[in-house]
Amino acid sequence: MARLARKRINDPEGMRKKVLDVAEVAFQARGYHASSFGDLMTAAGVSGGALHHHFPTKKALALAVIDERVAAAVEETWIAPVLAASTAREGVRAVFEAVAAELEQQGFVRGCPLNNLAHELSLADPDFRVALAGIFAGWRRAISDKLRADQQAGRDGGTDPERFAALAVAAYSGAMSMAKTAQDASVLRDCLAGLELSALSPSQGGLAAKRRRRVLLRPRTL
Amino acid sequence: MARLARKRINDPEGMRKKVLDVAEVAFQARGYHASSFGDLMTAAGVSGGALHHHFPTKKALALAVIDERVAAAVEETWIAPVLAASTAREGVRAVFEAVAAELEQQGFVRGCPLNNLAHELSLADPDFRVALAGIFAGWRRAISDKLRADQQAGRDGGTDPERFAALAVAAYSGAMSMAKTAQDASVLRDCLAGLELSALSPSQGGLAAKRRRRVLLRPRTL
DNA sequence: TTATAAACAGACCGGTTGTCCTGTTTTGTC
DNA sequence: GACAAAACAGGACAACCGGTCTGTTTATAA
Repeated sequence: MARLARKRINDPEGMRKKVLDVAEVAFQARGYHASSFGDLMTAAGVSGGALHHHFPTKKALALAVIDERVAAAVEETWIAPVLAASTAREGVRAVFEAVAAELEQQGFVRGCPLNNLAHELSLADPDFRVALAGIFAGWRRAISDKLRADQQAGRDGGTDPERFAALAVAAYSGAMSMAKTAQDASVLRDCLAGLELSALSPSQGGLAAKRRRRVLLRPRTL
Repeated sequence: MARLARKRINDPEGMRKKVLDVAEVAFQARGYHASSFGDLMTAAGVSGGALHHHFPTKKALALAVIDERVAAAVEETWIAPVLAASTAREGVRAVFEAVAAELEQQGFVRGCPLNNLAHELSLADPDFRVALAGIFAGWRRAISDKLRADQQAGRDGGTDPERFAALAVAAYSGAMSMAKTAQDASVLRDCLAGLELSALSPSQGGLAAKRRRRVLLRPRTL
């Protein structure tokens, strides 16, 4: 009976972040078309008016997710680790290993955020397409630049940097597609092993011998 | 004035095929969720009753497309050519080349049918997932079996067949993802070149020297 | 022919979607 | 405090979705 009416506090940045958080996971788990505004509203605990105030259309929300979250995810899980590694090849290897280990631990493969949205949206709208293509391009360029620097420092053979970068990104994307479909991350390690054969440098690849059939558990609902 | 009322002829197989034709291209171009029953009805010139008679639910239609069309597409464009090639490596190379050439000629990249549907549907429904995973598995096995046969005939070095198959499929899938997003098929050739470096066999790879930046034109509407 | 089922046509419905709109509250500025 | 703009709430709405329903036409078989 007593008027418990909480005082409302305007927190535009926090609310915007909350919406982006929810949209990011929803778009990755269920996809763009399968995630409704209503779903996002209830999941984020946000009213329709607030949502519409920050993101007037669903497309604007998706573009924000792509520009601010997907790009950041690629930067965090790929570009930064590769740049921090001793060589480009070692960086690629480390990321493959890290992602495979993480997927096996969490027991569920949600797929690559960039790849997931790229498939659903790149043909649907030119704005989506160019935004996603830019992330792909930056990803590849980070790897090729690093490899070129390695070569100038005499740390790598004569591999074509652009080709190696393209293959690394493609192999990762494709492996994640298969891992998501099979719900089995082992294909990531298979691809990494195949990728390391193309390394003409001597040692560095002693590990990764036996490994087979590690099927993931605990799919549980999305 | 004259009753032009055409005699109706029942052609269940033809009508079913017509619906599958339309659904196949619609699901690949716009995706599953973005393709409505109404779209398919008008595109195929089929009444709602007829559509529902052959495919009681949208899920049933999608499963039919996957089982009958997507699997056939993988068989036709990948498995058969690889089996017909002299070696597994040569078959993989030939398919990459053929697809790249075809995409460049038609000037538009629609993506891999299997990969497109796999991303949108494999997390949405277990039935979809297992159907798609089975196609991926058959694809990979065809390549690995062929490579194993090559090795027993002394036509290839000691590459692990499963790893090579996984890498080939992953590289192709990922390259098609990037090609679709960038609307540029040249990444397919980059990946192929990177893939051929892992061939320890002597000659066979003299070509594929220069090649750069062949951006596709004529995107036109879907 | 007659019966029987399959093949097809088209209207219909409840639920959902994305968006908009009108109000109310908070915040910043003078 | 006065006032304007931003931040938020919540309902309304038309369009559309997938599915169902009833009815008619065609093929099949006895």
